[in-house]
Amino acid sequence: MDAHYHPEIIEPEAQQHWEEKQIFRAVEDPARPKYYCLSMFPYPSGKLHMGHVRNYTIGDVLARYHRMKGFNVLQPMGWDAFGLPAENAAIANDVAPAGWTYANIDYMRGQLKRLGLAIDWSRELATCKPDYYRWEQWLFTRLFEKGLIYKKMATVNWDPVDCTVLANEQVIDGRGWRSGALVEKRDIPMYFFRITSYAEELLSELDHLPGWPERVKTMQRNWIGKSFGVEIHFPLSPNSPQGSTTLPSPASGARGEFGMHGIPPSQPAGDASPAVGREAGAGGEGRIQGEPSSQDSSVLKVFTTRADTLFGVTYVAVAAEHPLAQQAAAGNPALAAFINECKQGSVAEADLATMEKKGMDTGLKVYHPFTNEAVPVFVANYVLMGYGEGAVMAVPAHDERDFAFAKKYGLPIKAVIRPPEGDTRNGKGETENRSQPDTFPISHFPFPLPYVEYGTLFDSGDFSGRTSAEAIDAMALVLKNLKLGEKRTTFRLRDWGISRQRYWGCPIPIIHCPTCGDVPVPDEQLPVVLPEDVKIDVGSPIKKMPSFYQCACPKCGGPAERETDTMDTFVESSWYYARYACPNNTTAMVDERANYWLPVDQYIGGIEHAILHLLYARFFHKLMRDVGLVTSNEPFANLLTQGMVIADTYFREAGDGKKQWINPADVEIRDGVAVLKADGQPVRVGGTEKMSKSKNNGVDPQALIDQYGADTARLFMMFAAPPEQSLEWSDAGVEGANRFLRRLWKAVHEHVEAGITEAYSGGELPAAAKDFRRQLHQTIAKVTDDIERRKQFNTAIAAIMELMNALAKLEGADPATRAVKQEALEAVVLMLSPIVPHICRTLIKALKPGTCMVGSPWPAADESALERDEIELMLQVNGKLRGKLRVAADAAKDAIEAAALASPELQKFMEGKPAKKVVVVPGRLVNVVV
RNA sequence: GCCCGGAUGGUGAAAUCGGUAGACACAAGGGACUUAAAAUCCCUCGGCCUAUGGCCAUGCGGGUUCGAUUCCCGCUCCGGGCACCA
Repeated sequence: MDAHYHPEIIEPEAQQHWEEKQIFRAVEDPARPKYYCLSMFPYPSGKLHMGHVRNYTIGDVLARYHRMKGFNVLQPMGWDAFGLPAENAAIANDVAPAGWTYANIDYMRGQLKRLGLAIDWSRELATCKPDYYRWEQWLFTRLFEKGLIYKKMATVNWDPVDCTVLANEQVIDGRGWRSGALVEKRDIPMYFFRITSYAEELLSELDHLPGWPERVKTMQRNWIGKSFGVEIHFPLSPNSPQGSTTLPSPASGARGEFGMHGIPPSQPAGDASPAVGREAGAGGEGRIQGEPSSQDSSVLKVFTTRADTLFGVTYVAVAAEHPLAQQAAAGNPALAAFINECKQGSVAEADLATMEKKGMDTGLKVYHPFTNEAVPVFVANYVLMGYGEGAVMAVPAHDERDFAFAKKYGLPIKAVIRPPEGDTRNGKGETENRSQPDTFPISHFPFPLPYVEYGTLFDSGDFSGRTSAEAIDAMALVLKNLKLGEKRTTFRLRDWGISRQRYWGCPIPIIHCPTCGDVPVPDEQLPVVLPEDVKIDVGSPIKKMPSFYQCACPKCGGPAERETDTMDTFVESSWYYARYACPNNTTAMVDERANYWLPVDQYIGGIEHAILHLLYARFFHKLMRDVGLVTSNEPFANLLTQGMVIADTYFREAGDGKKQWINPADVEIRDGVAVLKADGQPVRVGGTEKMSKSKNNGVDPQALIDQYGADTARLFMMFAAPPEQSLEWSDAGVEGANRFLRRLWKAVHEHVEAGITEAYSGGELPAAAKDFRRQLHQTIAKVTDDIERRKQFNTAIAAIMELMNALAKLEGADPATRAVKQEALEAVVLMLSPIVPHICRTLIKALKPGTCMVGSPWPAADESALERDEIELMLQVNGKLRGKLRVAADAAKDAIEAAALASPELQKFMEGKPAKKVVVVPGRLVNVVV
């Protein structure tokens, strides 16, 4: 073998061998246990970044490890190819999104292949190809017919200058990123997937996913947000224009009653629910049927989880889009102006939640359902139309947000809950009100407000003296008898709006017929193909392309128009894992091969997908199950969420205040100042964020691979930090990873030059060789556990490095010692082969000619080599380390205690005082308390 | 703002179930080899002090425990998500 390590020679050789012999082609084989190892597929943004290298190396290590463990492994790869960046690139570079995307795919495929991943490339798919998305359209039509897809109004970011809908990402400080115009909220019709029908199952099934990280399950539980509460009706006061059922017309730009949606009742999966979507009236300009409106204009409905605070209500607040607010605004220009103001800004919840809480009195009053007191109705910008009833009862004494709002607008604060007897905890919040003169009407109470915990009721009529829990039950009962409310369970989860007014996505397979309404495209007319040869400027080209949208109604044959919106790209990524099982099927979405491979045994991807992608994919799996395509309940048995690879962001501000993001590779630090390498002028430093196209802070691994090879890049990424931890990018340490591989090569080379031998298999060993062999088998056990159970590769690598350091120090050229060295080198090379496969392929062939690395079994730890005669215990006095003690491995507890007490170290630090207590932890330590 | 994480030497990190804090590396400094450089090898490497010993130290402040990086309570800062980035 060559005396020097030359990755530039051995890596292409190995990759060519794997590709020619189709080593990683996966074939269904019911006789072997299968292992479906899936890494989240990339968006083809142009180049790989370090986050991809991390993600795909983790997946590759697990795939290769399981192959060595005898599993039938499937590791596929594909492209999440639809999406917004392609349209942006198309405008910027005057190219078609399709061409840009395909070019990126070709380049990135090359980069992935250069990493030496054990992928079955014959299953590669791209979601922008009709042979993929036609099945998405097919499923859409099935779901539409089942009523699991419906149409309703939804609010979007509207750029009034460019006249386009903006993604949340494209709204920066309330302005459109390109035009700089103030963004407005606008209501447009959209198709929705009825994910709320599956809310209960999506929640409860989380309890049956032991292979998922707890934090991801917690996030999903909170996102679904099941809460038990009470719906309460506040009758409108006669002064209010009640009885008037005339609501503002949708044409005014306001959200009409069809936009109102209560929380749809949970439906059991598979239940043929009424096909609401099909009831949609005439297409085009016609009326949009939304959720059945439960709005009764003589009462204001609110939902609350804290009905126990009902007697503390001092106002109610409604969303700006609430019909009551619209009604009141009709004769109140100031209110109308305020509601208009609420229409400004983005629809992103993060923006809504952080903006200044503002409100205005509508002049309307509602009656308190128990006291009949008149309560003012406010419009408040913090009340969301999309959640609950779009109205809340406000209890300033027991809610932080209401408290702040009441103080701001001088509204009364009435406390009705006190801490339970014996509870010494303070309420959260401000205490200064008790010593300072009240600036607002506030009743007297001996604890700080707002008090937001549960407690005991007072000043609450017949309910006074009850606990919160009792009161909620009792009040719900009384309200029900009064027909003014009842207990209800709600979910925070909202239905999934999937319409996008964009070009580069999967066309929604619906035809709008003036006579028949919304008609799904029949199977034989699928796929609805997205034209690829287009020019992009402002707006979607297919909306201006009669050849695309003009069509005949499949039902009546009359002239009709095709839907020109496309689907959310999350739809494609919700089922690709199933399509990998049978990517070449031209007659069905998935076939029986999916049931062989599914569920995915190990799914690996960034923690940023903890909620949306993973929840949508779980939802889609259940949809596919309920149309009979798959038999499992969940798509991903085990989930590994890798931490983000983050990097500094740099930018310059253009004249119009827009930020130009600069890649970290083009920036250097001179005298503590970040400057652009090209012109030496300073750039501004943004935050440290996940590598992304939008912030242009992705670090391309290409230079690293070109300089050191794929194995060094892989080893370095795996050694840098455990997978779940976020990782601030720095190439410090790459040199060390490369150095280790050179040392490994050299160690094998020297051993091989001295003559290969049979690996040790028994017989007497010199003491040093015996000790080394114990370390070898401890290392095998540790590395196996680290990879299989802990999925932590940095410590596995560290253990192997330690072993190699020990091997370098192992003297002796006698046959027994050389046999142990042979055993150790073979084991090390095999253990490293999932991480650095190219070098290991060459090394194992040198150590054991004729060996096929990919087919080699994983080394097994020899239990008998692990045995020890003596162990070392730590000696502590009062918990402080004072000495060490060597004892026989099988020493009894009391013998250890006696030996410890007799040791000079303990004698010294006990200072002659008697031991009050002696704690003996076998195999660990002895702690003496004096 | 809300939900979920994280914080340990100059740096990346380790300590797996509450039991030796800093494994393994990187960087730095010193030395060997060399005409020289690279490469390689060896040594030092948390802080402080009255230094073969001792004290302090795992973001900050409390608590539980014989013993806390690990568990609990309250903060600070950083990262991820917040439904149209993917």
